[in-house]
Amino acid sequence: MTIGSNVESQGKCAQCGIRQSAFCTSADAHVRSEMERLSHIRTFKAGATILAEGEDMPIVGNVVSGVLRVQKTISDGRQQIVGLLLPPDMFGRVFAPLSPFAIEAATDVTLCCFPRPAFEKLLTAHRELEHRMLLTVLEELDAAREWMLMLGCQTVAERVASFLLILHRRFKDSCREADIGWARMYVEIPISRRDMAAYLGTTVETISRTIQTMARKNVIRMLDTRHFEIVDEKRMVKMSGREELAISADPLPSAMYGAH
Amino acid sequence: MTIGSNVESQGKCAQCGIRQSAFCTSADAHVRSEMERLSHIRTFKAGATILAEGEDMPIVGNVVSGVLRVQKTISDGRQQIVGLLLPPDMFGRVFAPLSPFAIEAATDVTLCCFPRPAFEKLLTAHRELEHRMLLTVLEELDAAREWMLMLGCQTVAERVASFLLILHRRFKDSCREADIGWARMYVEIPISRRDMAAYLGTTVETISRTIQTMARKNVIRMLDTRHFEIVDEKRMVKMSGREELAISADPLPSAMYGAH
DNA sequence: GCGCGTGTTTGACCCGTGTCAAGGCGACCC
DNA sequence: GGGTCGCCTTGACACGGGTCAAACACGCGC
Repeated sequence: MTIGSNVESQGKCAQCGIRQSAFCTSADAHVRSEMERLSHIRTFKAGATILAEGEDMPIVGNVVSGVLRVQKTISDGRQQIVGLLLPPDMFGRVFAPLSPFAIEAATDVTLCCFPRPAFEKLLTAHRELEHRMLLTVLEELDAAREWMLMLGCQTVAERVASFLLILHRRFKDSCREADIGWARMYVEIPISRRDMAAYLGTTVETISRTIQTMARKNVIRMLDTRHFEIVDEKRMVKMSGREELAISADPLPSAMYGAH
Repeated sequence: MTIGSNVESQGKCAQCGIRQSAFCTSADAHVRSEMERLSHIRTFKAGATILAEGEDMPIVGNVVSGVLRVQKTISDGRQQIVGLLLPPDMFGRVFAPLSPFAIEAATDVTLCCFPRPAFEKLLTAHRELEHRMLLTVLEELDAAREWMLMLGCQTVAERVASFLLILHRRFKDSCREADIGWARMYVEIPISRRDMAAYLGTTVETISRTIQTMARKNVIRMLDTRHFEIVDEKRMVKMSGREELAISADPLPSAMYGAH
């Protein structure tokens, strides 16, 4: 711990936008200052590869801003995004020598990085961190399985509707009270059509057609290619085929955030 | 610990078929005897519901024999299997009040069950158990993501071929040395066509057609509806679109067992 | 033996979505 | 300004695989 530094008021963590919600929050002050010492902030341009598929994996960490995609490409070039990481999600894979999936920047990103071996030592040294990690991974597992359900037995239209509702929910939750009025019906898609297609297991053309059809039916209104207003929530939920995604419903099981 | 009992030689664990490979193996003798005290063996007929979707989840445990399916059904009846559990996999979800997925017996099964709260106390009391659990869940996450890749961007024929290769691999690994010769090309499908369809995100009709076509092309030979011989491994691997599934390849990353 | 139920296979048809090709729109550079 | 490059949209067409219907195979009870 750096003498004279105060994590709460001075260190790089002090200005961190995700400090209220990130993984590190669960640690006590002493551990947090150790984490601060280990961490370094890095930025990547959209499209940059943070960790390549099947390669050594020197770092893990948190998304501070922007979006990462977790993906795999098969030999003939087809690729599937198996997870989107938004702030304050964690990226990387602890306790494995190689990353089975590539991690790339879907937008410009800011990451809070830890050397993986040091981070693993930290988990080992502090039970409560490892426990929190277990809970996190369990939620990611639930989320991945929810996504399997969508990929395996829902139509593209249902997947798009679900995706928009989940994004909306996640955006709304991150808003301050004052913004709720506006946020109530607003959705921002933080990624390209290409990434949407790779995430939803379809093609850009089909994504585009599906969205345009939803707009023509006045279920959504397009502000631009990445910004929408949900005009008819009821029909939107019906289209998704998942009543539990209703905007006014009870808090979603964390798995349904789906973006992990 | 029961006085006079010896876990190694007398207790119910002594005859357990999965004791060399199950989760509990990682514990030391003292913890194992505590686990033995907490556990109870239960059997269920094929089709029985072990844990219903969205309901309270009183137990967790290991599959001793048979196959469990982890699944979710959406309102209109479509359902997706998001995981198959074979011995010695664990079932149930720790540290969550409700199960987001149903767990049902795909065949007659024998389970080694623990009351969930007691099992969680055990994890909390014994670091090495919780650590092992974290590793297990991380592998399941990798497996779920591998499956997302298959569901999202491979054809049904590719999925069927991958599934058979993975089953074969898993079966072969569980064989004793002496059986290897025969096991080299043998596959048993432990579940019905209906479950295969729900797992691979398709229909029984398409599953059936795909398998018959593979047999007609002499890639596999059908002994009966659930037993096959892989005749042309090369083409089988090519059909799967995943070179890493080759039978003679290096050990699969655990994620590829896919059945967790 | 027979009838019945369940699981699997096969055929015919057609719809959703992938493929291929072209065009629009905005951003950036020379 | 014009040209080029990504990204998104739109259209025409083809095909994989879903749906519906029927036949078959096997096990079980009577």
